[in-house]
Amino acid sequence: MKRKITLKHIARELDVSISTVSKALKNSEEIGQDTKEKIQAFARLYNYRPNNIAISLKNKKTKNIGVIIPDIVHHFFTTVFRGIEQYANAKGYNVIVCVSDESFDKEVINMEMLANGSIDGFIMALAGETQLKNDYNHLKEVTEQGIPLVLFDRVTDEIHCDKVIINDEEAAYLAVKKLIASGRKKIALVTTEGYLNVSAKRTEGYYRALREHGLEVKPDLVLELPYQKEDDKKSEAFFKNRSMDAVLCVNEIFAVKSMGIVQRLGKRVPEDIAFVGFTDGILSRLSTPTLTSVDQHGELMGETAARMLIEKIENDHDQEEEESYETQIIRATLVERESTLGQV
Amino acid sequence: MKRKITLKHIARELDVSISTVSKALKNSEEIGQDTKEKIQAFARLYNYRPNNIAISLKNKKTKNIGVIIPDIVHHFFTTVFRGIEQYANAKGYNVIVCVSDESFDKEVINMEMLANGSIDGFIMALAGETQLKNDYNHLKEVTEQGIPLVLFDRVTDEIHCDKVIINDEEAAYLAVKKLIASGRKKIALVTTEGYLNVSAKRTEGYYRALREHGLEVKPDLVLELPYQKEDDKKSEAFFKNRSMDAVLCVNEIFAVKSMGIVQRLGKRVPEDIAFVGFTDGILSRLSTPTLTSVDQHGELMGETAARMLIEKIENDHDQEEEESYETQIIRATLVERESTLGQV
DNA sequence: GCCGCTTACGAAAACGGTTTCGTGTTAATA
DNA sequence: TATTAACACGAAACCGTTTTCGTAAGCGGC
Repeated sequence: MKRKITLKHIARELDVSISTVSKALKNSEEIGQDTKEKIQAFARLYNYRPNNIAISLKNKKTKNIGVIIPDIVHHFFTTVFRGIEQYANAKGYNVIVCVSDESFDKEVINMEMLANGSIDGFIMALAGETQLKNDYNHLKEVTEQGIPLVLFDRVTDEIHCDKVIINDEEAAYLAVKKLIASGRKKIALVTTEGYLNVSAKRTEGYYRALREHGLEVKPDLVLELPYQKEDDKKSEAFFKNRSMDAVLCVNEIFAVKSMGIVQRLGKRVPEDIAFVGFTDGILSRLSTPTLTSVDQHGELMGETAARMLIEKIENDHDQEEEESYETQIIRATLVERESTLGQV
Repeated sequence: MKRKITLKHIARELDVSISTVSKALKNSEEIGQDTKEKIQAFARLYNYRPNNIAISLKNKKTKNIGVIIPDIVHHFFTTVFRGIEQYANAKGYNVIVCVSDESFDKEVINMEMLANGSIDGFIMALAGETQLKNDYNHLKEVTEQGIPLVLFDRVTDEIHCDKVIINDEEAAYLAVKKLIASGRKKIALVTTEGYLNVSAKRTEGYYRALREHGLEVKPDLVLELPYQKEDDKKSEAFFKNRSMDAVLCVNEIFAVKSMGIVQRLGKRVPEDIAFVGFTDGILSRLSTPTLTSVDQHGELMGETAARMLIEKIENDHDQEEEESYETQIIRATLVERESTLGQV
């Protein structure tokens, strides 16, 4: 087992000082040509690589960014992560991921762990529990220490920092508008229970579209489901006892499940009921019928977040209280497929 | 902006030495009770946290583990990652993820970046290109440096290290056996093109099951698809021109797509054709009909890999050439759903 | 032979901790 | 009162780099 070689080893072996080795390997003008060649050859021979940790300590830069997301087994977050990872990697950064699992405590613990020097900045989407508690002290502490932070998707107004979001309200509005334009009149909504503000935004868009087109807003056409638990009986009862000709769902899982349920109830999609989901993932592409879905452009979101973060990190030298934060809005787009085909 | 406080600051402020502060914060017996209390109070007041980087440098332990996977937007890898992350986090480790994107070069670059002190050990699944090239020098270098490595799922015999795999051959064998037992006789296989050895193993199991049950092995009932690109025409031609009563697919995407195709061709699933997939993910649960699938227990795999790695990391002190490596086999299980319902 | 300049390198501090060892002070003991 | 052990703390090395600054050697010019 050949252990990692250090500057000190090289220095001792070639009978020069550590500083000389360091400079020689950086091809410094200070060092004589022959000495440089000797040292470089030796370093190459023994495959010398500088120790990242030591460099981090010296520079006070880790070239790591911390990503904290509520869930990784979830298509949207996964694509965002991919965007982050790609951009970060291209810029020479590594990514440390922590999963909060929607838990406030885990979010706090993970942030504290990473904030003590492990990373140069954070990218995160808030845990559901955090949004529910409305407690953002852990974020405040981090930003007060001068650690750059970018929030995406699940954001809050309480914290001043860069943000990347999609136009949730408008996207839902446009989706419903499209349904109305194709002749649908009784449009239902399947959303999550309360606390997630992205769902709330989408719900607002749904209401606005109905109002602006003179359609009655019927609360009993709105189904609220628990966020990640299944509640098939509730859904079945909902679809069995109501009449509707279209459904907007705040994610693709709800949409595909709902389609399955109404199909089993003997209704045809899209002929009897049209469906639109959010999160244009693999489910949307492979369901039968294929699902019309709002593409949130997760990868672009991730890339944007990473770009904003790295920008902040690398400009930190002359920041000194300028404090200007930006909110980037990614425009969602509707991907039309079979589930909304045809005019009624 | 309040900067992070260090031992030096505390020492200067309280007019004691750095060593005293360090010891006091560890509640060392060496330090007098009142001094300790004073220092601890001060540290608490200013929210002192030791700098992870400095500690890493001193201990030569980073408490980070590096995970390199071919793809993150892929249900199986995502669940494995989740298992890793959970276990690692519980043990106080953070996880740095790099995505190789099936590229040999990216895999090499990522490993080299992380191997220079950033992590205490690796968990990885080989990139497709790496398996194709059959070049594992980057892995050899890492293990020769004494960095613990655990391979999962996509492994190689060329490297001696801990491994976690599933019984791919047997799982496919059992799945096909079950199809045969339910009366299916003309069983097709949808697999990936050549180089992925997990697909190869599954293919072997498929063949063995046919042979052992006296069924003819027909090469033209085997469809090879490119790994991640779509080739719908090829699939359609395959299913249109052949007669079969069951299909084994090496992943759930192939399975759900294939089901869609045969359904559009007017065949019923499972009445006319039964389907079994690999990777029991969200697609299997939500497709119509729901898909019988081989659950690879990704989370358990991840947890197992993380356990093995951390064990090696933390026992490194007395290792000195004992070099015993283990291969854990996770037993896959068949989750039966609608797509294989009924006896023919 | 002296001055000053360039060249080529080394010493040392610094990053932020941990840890070993040494030492001054006090109190107990002979 | 002299000896010694316990106590409480500080100095310094160390982890592996980078970087500033100092300086010895060599050389040209006078």
